Amino acid sequence: MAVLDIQFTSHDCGSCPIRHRAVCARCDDDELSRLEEIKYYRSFEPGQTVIWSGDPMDFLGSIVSGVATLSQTMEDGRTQMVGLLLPSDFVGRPGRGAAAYDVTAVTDLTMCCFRRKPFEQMMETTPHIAQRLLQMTLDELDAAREWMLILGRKTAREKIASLLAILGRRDASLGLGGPVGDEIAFDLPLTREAMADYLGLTLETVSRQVSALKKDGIIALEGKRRVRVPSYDALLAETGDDSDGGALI
Amino acid sequence: MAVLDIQFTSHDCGSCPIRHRAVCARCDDDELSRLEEIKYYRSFEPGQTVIWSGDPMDFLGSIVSGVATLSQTMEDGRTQMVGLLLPSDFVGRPGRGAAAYDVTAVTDLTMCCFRRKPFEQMMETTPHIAQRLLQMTLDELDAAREWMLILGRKTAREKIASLLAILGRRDASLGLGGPVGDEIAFDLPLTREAMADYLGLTLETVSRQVSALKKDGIIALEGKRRVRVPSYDALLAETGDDSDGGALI
DNA sequence: GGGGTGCCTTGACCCAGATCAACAGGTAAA
DNA sequence: TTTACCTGTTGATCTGGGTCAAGGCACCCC
Repeated sequence: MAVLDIQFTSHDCGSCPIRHRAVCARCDDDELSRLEEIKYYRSFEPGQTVIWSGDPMDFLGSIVSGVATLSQTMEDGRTQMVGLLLPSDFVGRPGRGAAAYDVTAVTDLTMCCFRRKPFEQMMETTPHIAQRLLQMTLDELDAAREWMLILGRKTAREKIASLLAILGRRDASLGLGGPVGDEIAFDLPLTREAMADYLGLTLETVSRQVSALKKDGIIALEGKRRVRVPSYDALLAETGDDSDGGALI
Repeated sequence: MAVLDIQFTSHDCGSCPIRHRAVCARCDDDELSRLEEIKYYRSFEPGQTVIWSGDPMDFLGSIVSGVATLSQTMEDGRTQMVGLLLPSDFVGRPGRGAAAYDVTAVTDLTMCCFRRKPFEQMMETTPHIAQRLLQMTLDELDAAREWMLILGRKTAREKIASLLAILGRRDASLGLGGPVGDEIAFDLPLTREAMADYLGLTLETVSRQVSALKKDGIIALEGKRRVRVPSYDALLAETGDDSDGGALI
């Protein structure tokens, strides 16, 4: 169903799962209560489009739960993912009234949306929000630059290993499927096609390289979507990056 | 000569060529004078390294004139450019004491550097600086995402056309070699190798595709480095992007 | 003048990954 | 139960761009 599920239930920021990681992380109680007045929640189903590139966008928001993608499509249909949005990530650009990219829900998705105009006004007067947004934007820029190296210079096998390492690192940092030794396990939120769009490959190449990593014992699949990595270090060695990719957490 | 040319001459912000585009764009006279106290200029020659990735970095700064690159290198020598820094662009990340990328002068380069600690303190208390830096970072993130599409999904010919279109758009917006009809001309600041590092290609492929665009009349070379584009629209048509890449200026 | 050296071009060949195609499992509707 | 659809796998073949190699031009220094 393409029904917009706008929930006007009053959610309390105090018990929000992304309270301390999202744009509002630095806000005090007073600032939070002002945010509560301009926010609302929306939910999306897997595959549903949140917004199309070019559409007017009257809100900005945070991912509360689930995974979404930011992507660009050329006229002939070639598409490239340019952002992978996880809980606490921010969507939209202050001062811009139209979406610059397609935003699509990959899993069940809940967003906390702020009405654009009042949010922008609040940003002018609330340094805590602008400061946090600057930090988050700098982090995204770093991630984009790591991604550019992947896209421009890595082989297909290295690309897959890099993506798995990124996803594994994230889940490990959230304490899910926590490391036993340096073994980790996590669910792949992406289809083969989405992985291909992320990495600048075709879905066939993704499938082949995943199979190859499995055959070589770097990963094990439990079902199509559950990945077990017996040795995170062995996976890192396949990414082509400097050894010492940093500690797992 | 690898001599660090640190000039303690007092340069006046009022007559600075990037005064209204750099991090300091929104600063008032009082804020500018405080910046003047913590700033100094440095010059670099073409090819000279400004800083290596991982090195401690005790300043942040703006490009005043010239061109520099931000790049990442893998252990086996593959390198990917992840930033092309032009006048008014910002170098360094507040709160980070070490460089994350190699920064290299491509042409003669002048930077306006701020001592890190006092600059970071000033950022806390001066919203004008943080606001401007947020804007600039969001612009860079947009550029990085356009670049990701280029790296991930475009053919070699489209990559070259895209790079030339970006460089041409910039020079046109600065009023250099301004458009006659939709003809533009500009100097290539990059070597073939740097273009290859930008685009995720080899320098041979860059050379071949430049030659092909020349043969097809999309561009004309006057010397190795001067490019004349008889029709900017025809060039845009080669980039693979949606027609209507926007007006020239 | 001769010989570096840096930057660029061009040719010949090769291979990683794209393309085209067939098929397998899962699940959901008819 | 059958049909359809979606996601993923695997095979066969093709090709864009990489790799290796030779040479050209401009400039500088001896």
